This record gives sequence, structure tokens and C-alpha cells, in this order.
Amino acid sequence: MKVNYDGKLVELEEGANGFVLAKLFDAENKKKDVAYEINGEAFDMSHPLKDGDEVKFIRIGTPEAFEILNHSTSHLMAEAIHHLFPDAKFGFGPAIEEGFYYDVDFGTYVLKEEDLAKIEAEMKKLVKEDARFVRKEVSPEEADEVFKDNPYKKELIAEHSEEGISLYTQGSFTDLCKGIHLPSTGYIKHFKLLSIAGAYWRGDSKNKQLTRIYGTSWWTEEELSSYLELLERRKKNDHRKLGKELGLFFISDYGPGFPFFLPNGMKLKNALLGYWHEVHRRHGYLEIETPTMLSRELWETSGHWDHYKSNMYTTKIDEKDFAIKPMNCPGALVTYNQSLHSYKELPIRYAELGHVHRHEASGALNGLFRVRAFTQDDAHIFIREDQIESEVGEIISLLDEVYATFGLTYKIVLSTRPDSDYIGTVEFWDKAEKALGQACKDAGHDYDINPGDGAFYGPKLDFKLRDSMGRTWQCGTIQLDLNLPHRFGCFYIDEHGEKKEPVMLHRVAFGSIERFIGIITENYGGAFPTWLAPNQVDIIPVNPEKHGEYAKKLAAELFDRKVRVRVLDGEDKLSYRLRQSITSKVPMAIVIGDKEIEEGAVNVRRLGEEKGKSLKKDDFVSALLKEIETRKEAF
RNA sequence: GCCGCCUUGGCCUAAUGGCAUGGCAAUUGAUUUGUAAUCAAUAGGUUGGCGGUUCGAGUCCGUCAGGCGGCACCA
Repeated sequence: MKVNYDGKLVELEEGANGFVLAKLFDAENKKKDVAYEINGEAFDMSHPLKDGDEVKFIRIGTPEAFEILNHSTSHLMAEAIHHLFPDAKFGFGPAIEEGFYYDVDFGTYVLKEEDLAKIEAEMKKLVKEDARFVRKEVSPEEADEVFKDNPYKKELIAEHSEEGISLYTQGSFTDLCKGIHLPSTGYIKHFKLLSIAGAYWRGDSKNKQLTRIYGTSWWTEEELSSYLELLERRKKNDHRKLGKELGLFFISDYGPGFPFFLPNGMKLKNALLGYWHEVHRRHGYLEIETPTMLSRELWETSGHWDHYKSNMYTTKIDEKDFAIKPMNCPGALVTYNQSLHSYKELPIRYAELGHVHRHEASGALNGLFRVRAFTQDDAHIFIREDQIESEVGEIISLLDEVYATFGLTYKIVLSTRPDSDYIGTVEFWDKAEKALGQACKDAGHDYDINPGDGAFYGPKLDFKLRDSMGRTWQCGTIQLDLNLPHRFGCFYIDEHGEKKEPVMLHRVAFGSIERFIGIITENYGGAFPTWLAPNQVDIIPVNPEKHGEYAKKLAAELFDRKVRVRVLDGEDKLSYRLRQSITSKVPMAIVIGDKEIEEGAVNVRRLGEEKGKSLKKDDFVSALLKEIETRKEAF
């Protein structure tokens, strides 16, 4: 029998199920490959080959192999749990982006953190046995018999009875699984169980909650420990921790989910908003502000009263219902309708830093990432139908500019027309989706498609940012809205003097200012670039009595140029005051002593550098101002 | 909202049911400092709130609040 193995034609003897593979595998590929693709489809290494098969091995080190490793590790964990807790019933146990989990019903037993160590120890024991993962295709009846005590697996068996059921057995443990798996448990060596959580069976809050155990599995000890270090780094850079340490914000028990900004947080926020204003002015936006609270009639017109009321804070004024805005759109529409518009005016770009309130579930709250009151850097853009592509292109260029400023890369996802419950015509949706996609391409960006995930009122582009610690965030979004302009009766006068309904685009760049501050705080690890840093320069006179006056004069000069500057002239040693500057993550510390005064110089030490460098005072001031203005290191 | 865990001076933290630790920060005094912590003294607590068990509760039980890890939610 001949197969095409990794590009080479290989002659093999025919054998029983698994025999051909065993030959290949034992000869040279032991523990280098974990599975293979036969004619483009992934299979276990035990899957028999046929004459003429195109075989490509899934090699250790590839993302596919990582997924298989983690999937198999979840099964190994299930086996260990089965040994320790024979009554445990298993639900789902998949691989996820950075590891795996398994959902387990422990009955009345409450799993403790300490149990994870026991399970890990049992897993290590099982690894030594190096049991093969053996696949068996069975009938639904046979499978039902195997899992007769497990309602979760039985539910899955019933659902998949059409397409065929497969079982995997390693050692004495059998699980329902469609595969694929490693050849044997001996491949699994470097893993760690990370946490215990609750999770609804099948992700439905009406169902019972199972115990979910998260873990991660890697090929080498180095990979595992560097992943654990990454987790440590994420914890160290947690914006909630840094926010406290750097005095940026806090959330009081008096208002869960309602953040307070401290002086340092306000300096950062104002720097960010200053940038926001600059970019939006350049891109032709008109800033507006709409009221925080508006009457029930408005929210009925917009549809929020019917569809979003459970998330809205409402009250009565003079016996009339009012609601605090959860979104800014209705205000923008009312603003648009305030005057008559010509086709020549469009696009009209209304930008609004709108402070919105939403009643988020208590369990959803999370630092600045998920709050109940936040500022959207919103914009509502009114355009003609023929302007969709060019305007979306214009927005993408703005987002490109903004994200590049923070060193964030991103991926675009296009969400298209839902299968049902959408408004507008299919023709319009098709045209709009094409325009959104084309705008991405024109801007030089690829995009993924999320079919059917558009809102009922229009398709959208989501921007998934990737931060320095490998996590993704959805910040920017561009949504086409066919609904609200219609509900509010918006129109413009076209070239024939007739009323025409405009298309509206919603878009945000930062998403929420609060969340974005959380993201960049973590991304920079609290060490903000000079233009953003709450305090930009610390001046440290070597001897405050002797050099304090010069230091204060320099501080006054910088203060007049709008630099956020402090003078550290306490009674402590220079090294102690320098340490204060470093721990508060101020980007530049300037030391002033005899030498500097004599030479008209300053000694600048950047945060993170071992020592300072000497610059002429005037050169430093102009370089500093340039650095702040251009938002790039200037010396 | 749901499952589990947590809550000790401003911050971090210790305490088999038996005297509430220690560090940082703060205050005071001495020291006047050249690139990451000078020395000493002082003050700071109804151990998140309320209720219970006990001779005795930071510790055990109940309850409320807030937080954390997830899930659900995020038109």
C-alpha cells in the first residue's frame, strides 16, 4: 500500500486496524506527532490508512497539537476524578484557548482547592501507565448502556444518535467523545489544574450548575512555567490592583459598579480625552452633549422601553416616567431632527462622550471592565446610502490611528444578517455587508465573518484588540442602523428636493473610557507613556536646601508648559525619593545637584532604565514637550 | 442573578476556639543626603454589618453587604 506521507510517497504493508500506523509511528515519529490529517481531515494516530491516502502529521508545537493535548488532558483528569470520586458524573470536557476544562457533577460534594492537588497527583500516576486512547464506534443503545447513570452524556447521545457515537477508553476509563486524542496518556506530562468554578450545564441558566475545573497542559516544563508566569504577570498588572496602588480610581460599597476617579485617574482620563478630542476634530466630527435623563416617550420611540427596560434606571418626575440613558443614540437622533438637512451636508458626524447607566447583573461587575455607569466615546453618523463604504473606510482609518497610538493590534469581525427577526430588505443587507467588507479590504485589513450575528437593525464590524498579555478585548464597533432613523422619522432633502431617510452608523473607538483605561493600565503595567502618565516628571533635588530653589524654578517652568510635574523635596535620602518616583511609575525622574546647576543641565532617568543621562536644561524641556505632543519618545 | 471562595488599622499580612501579629505608609525627633528603602520613638483595631452557639469567637453556625474565580448576561 502506498500513502503520501508528509510529501513523500511511502510504501507500507497492509495490516490490521492500526498496524500500518504503528509501524510508522514506532519507527521514527514517536512523540513528535500526536495525530494526523488524512486527506485534510484530522484523525487519531490509530486510524487505519488506505492506499493512496494523503497523510500529514500533526506535529508537536502546532496549535492543533496543543488543542489535542489539552483535550486529552481533560480526559485524563476525568479518569483521575473517576478514580477519586466514583460517583462523579461528567458533562463537557473540551480544550479551550489556553488549556482545558471539564464540567463535573459531584452530587452533594463541594470540591475544594485542596482536591485539585489530589486530582493532579492521580493524573501523574496515570500518565506513568501510558495507556492508549482507544476509539470505539458504538450504537446509541450501547452508549446508553455505558452511561446509564449519567443524564448529561445520555442527553448528548440522544442528540448525536444520527451521526454516530464514539467512545474513548484509556485504561479502565471510558468517556463519550467524538475525538480526536493523543495516542496515549504518556504524552501528557506538564500540566496544572488552575481553578474551580460553577458553570451551567450546556450554558443555560435554567439548567443545573456543574463544577467546572480549569487546567492547562503543555509539551515542556518551560512552556508550562512560562505560561504560569504569564498568569502571574496578568495578576500583577491587574488594573484593580494598579488602580489602587497608583491612586487612579476606586469603587465604594455605596455604589457597586459606579467608579470614582481619584486625582491621578482624572489626570490620566483628561489626557486620554484630550487626545480623543484632537483626533475627532481632525476627522470631521462635531461634538454634542445630550441629556442624561429623558422621558419615557423618547425611550418608547427608540424601542428601549420595550426591549431594554430591565437594564435601565427609571424614576418619576411630576408623575411622569423618566429613564437615565443607557445609550446615547436617541439623543443624537433628536439632535439630528432639530434642523433640516440637505444631502450636501452628509455625512454628519455627531460625537458624544456620553455618560450612560446600565443595570448590569451584580455578578457581571468587574473593576473598570464591567461597570454600571460609564462613558461611551460614541458617535452617530448620518449618511446617504451611497456613502456607506467611504464612511466606514473613514472610521477604520480613525480606529487604526487610535489603536496604533496605544500599540494595540486588532482583528476585525463582520457580523451579518440574522436568519430571522431582522428589519429591512435582504438586498439592502447584502449591499451593506458588502460595503462593510470592502471598506475593510480597502483599508488593508482582513476580516472574519460571524454569520448571523448582526443586530436585528443592521450588520456590524467589531474590532477585537489584542493586548500585551495575549488577551483580546472588544472595544471598537461600527454598526449600521436601519431602525432608529426610521423610528424617529429622520430625513434629509435629496437632490430632487424630496425627503429621504438617511442611514445611520453607530460607532465607538475606545468603547467605554473606563474599560479602555482598565485595558491600557494592564497593557502598560501601570507604566504609562509620558503623554498619558498622571504625573509625567518628578524633580528630585539632591539636597533640598541647596538645590530646592532651582528644582522649583524648573518645576514652575514645566508647569507653565502644562507638564504634570512634582518636586520630591522631602527630608529623605535621594535614593528614597527616587524610589518613590519609581514605585509611582512616573516616566521621568530628574536629579538636580551641584553639577546640574553649574552646567545648566538636568539629569534625566527614565522609568525602567538603570541610570540617568545628562541633558542641557533647554534641550530637555523642548524634547519633553515634543515627546508629549507627538506621543512618542523623543530622546 | 447562579455556583464556589474571600473580607483582620490607609495598604499588605499573622494568629490548633484562649493576651489581635508583623511590615509598609502616617506622625514626632535625630540625620541633609548623587540614582530603588537612614535610625529611633509614637499613634493607629467594635477582626465588613447584624444575630446565634460557647465559660470564651478573627476562628464555628445563620443572615445581610461588598469583593474575587467562573457561569449566565453584555438588543
